[in-house]
Parts: sequence; structure tokens; C-alpha cells
Amino acid sequence: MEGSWPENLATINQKKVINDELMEGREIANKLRSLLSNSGDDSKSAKDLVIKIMKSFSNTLSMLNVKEGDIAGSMISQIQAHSSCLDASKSEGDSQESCRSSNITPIKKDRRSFHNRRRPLQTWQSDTPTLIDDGQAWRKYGQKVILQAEYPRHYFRCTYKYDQGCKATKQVQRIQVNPPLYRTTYFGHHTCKIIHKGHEVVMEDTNPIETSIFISFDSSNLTNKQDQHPFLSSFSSIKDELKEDIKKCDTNKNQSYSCDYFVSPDSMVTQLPKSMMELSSTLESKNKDLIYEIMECDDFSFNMFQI
DNA sequence: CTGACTTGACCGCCTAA
DNA sequence: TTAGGCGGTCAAGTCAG
Repeated sequence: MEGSWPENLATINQKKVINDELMEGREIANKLRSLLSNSGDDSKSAKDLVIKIMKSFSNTLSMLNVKEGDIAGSMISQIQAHSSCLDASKSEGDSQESCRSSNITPIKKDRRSFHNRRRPLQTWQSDTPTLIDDGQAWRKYGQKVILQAEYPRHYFRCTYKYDQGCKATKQVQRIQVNPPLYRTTYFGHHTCKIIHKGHEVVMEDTNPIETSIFISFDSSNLTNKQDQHPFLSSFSSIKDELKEDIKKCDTNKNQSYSCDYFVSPDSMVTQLPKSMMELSSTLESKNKDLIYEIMECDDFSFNMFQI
């Protein structure tokens, strides 16, 4: 990306609006924190505040998403890359590789590796310590060793690519061993009409903006057995090789990783910048039922916007 | 038998010379 | 301008349910 990202936004006025939205979100989050710390039983007020926070974030996201996701996607990638670089500053190896490949570091290398060879589809990334079903039906169509990457990249397309012409694809690549870290990059959005059931979160026919929710699945509450892991057991695209990685990851659950995943309404960028997620870090576990009510997610103990 | 995965081959974009 | 490198995709063979 050329230049810093704010300069790429449409207008200064829009930046002000975004800033205002973020400020409002922070303010509301602070109110919520005060409210919850008083441990009053005013669940209705708390719920209203949560809804306001979500709306504020959604508005911001919709603005970030204004240019086909290109800007937002790049921003998210940069933010993620930056934060992962910061996180990885303690460790060597793969994380450094992922930092090198981002635009954050000024290290000059073959410009070929910076170029996105793909057609300009909407993209967004997710760095997660485990592989979890994202609610879509994926079919693996390739695997390739990438130059200077220690682990191969796995290519997935929508199962209904040919049935319904769905162009969504994703790439999954392990980027770090300890702690395990997988980078999933989504390209395009699902146009298929299939609604997946079971443990998968169905977001069909909902307003993607209004439902943009970042969920953090706390692996400390997961079982050791993969078979009992509903997300993993339903992840039909993963076979032995990746599952081995998952097992290794689960055995490290004592480290209490927080598995950050999107409830991924297509056509939007759902992962929030860290600063935005901070605004919601005040949500206490005692209000998870509140979140359940909003999200209708009943399987995991999770924290919204957890950092 | 059918659907999914594996993997080598191929295609096309991009860079360096 | 072009040859070579590289990432992304295809498709035949294989496997599993």
C-alpha cells in the first residue's frame, strides 16, 4: 500500500466521522464498564449499551469497507501484521517471516513477494492458533510450498463453486509453531445459498453490517479430544495433516489461547483493529448470557472482542 | 459408487536483465 | 523485450466412507 492508510480514505470528513464513531464506542464501553462494575442487575441497560457498541463498530466497519474492501482489507492486514509483529517480537523464525512479508517493515526484498498476484477481490485475514470451522463448506483444491515459508499453503474453494458459481476461496497457512498460529486469508465472499447447520453459525439473511461480530473462542474451555470439538469435527475440509496440527494445538490448551475467529458474514471485513477491540474488553463473563442472546451461539464459552 | 484429497503439471503475472 | 521465478489453479489418480 502506498502511503499511510488514512490518506487513502475518501475524505478527511469521513475520517472525522470514523473517529467520532470510535470515540462514541469507547465512551459507551466505559459506561458499560462502570455499569457492570457496580454489578447492578440492570441487564436491560447493559444490553442497550452492548447493542450501541455493536452498532458503533458496525458503522465504522461499513465505512472502512466502503471501497470494495480493498482499503479496509489492506488496513486490517496491516494492523494484523503489525500487531502480530509486535507479538512476535519475542520469538524468532516464522513470525519474523510473516513480519517481513508485511509492508510494515521497511526491509527491502524482492518486490515480487509484495505483489498480490490475485485479481482484486475483497480479502481479509485471520491469524488463529487453531483451525476452526468458519461455517462455510470448503473444499481443498491445492497445496503448495511457498518460497521462504516453512509450511505449505493450503488452498480451499467453496464446495458450491461449480453448483452455484460461488467464487469464495481461502488460503490457510501455518505461520508459527509455538504457539501454533495459522493464517487464513479469505478471498471474495460467498454467493452460494447453502446454509450450514449444526455448530456453525448461520448468518444467512442478516444484515452483514449489523451482525459483524468478532468472537473470541477461549480454548481453555475446550476438551482435549478432537472428536468432542464440534467446530473441528465439523470442519470437513481438514484432513490428517492439518488435524495433526490441531491436535498439537489442543494439547497446548493450558496456555489458554484465545482463538479469535470471525462470525463471517460475507462481503465485509469483520476483524476489528485492536484499538476497537479494546473498547469491548470490558465485557465481563457474567454477561455472556447477554451475548448469547444477541448472537444465538450456544456452544462455546467465548468473549466478544477479547484481546 | 461418489465425493474429497493429493500432488504433479500447467498457466499467467511479475521482475530482472 | 523476454526469460525465468513464483503463486495460483487444474485435473488425473487415489482414497475413504
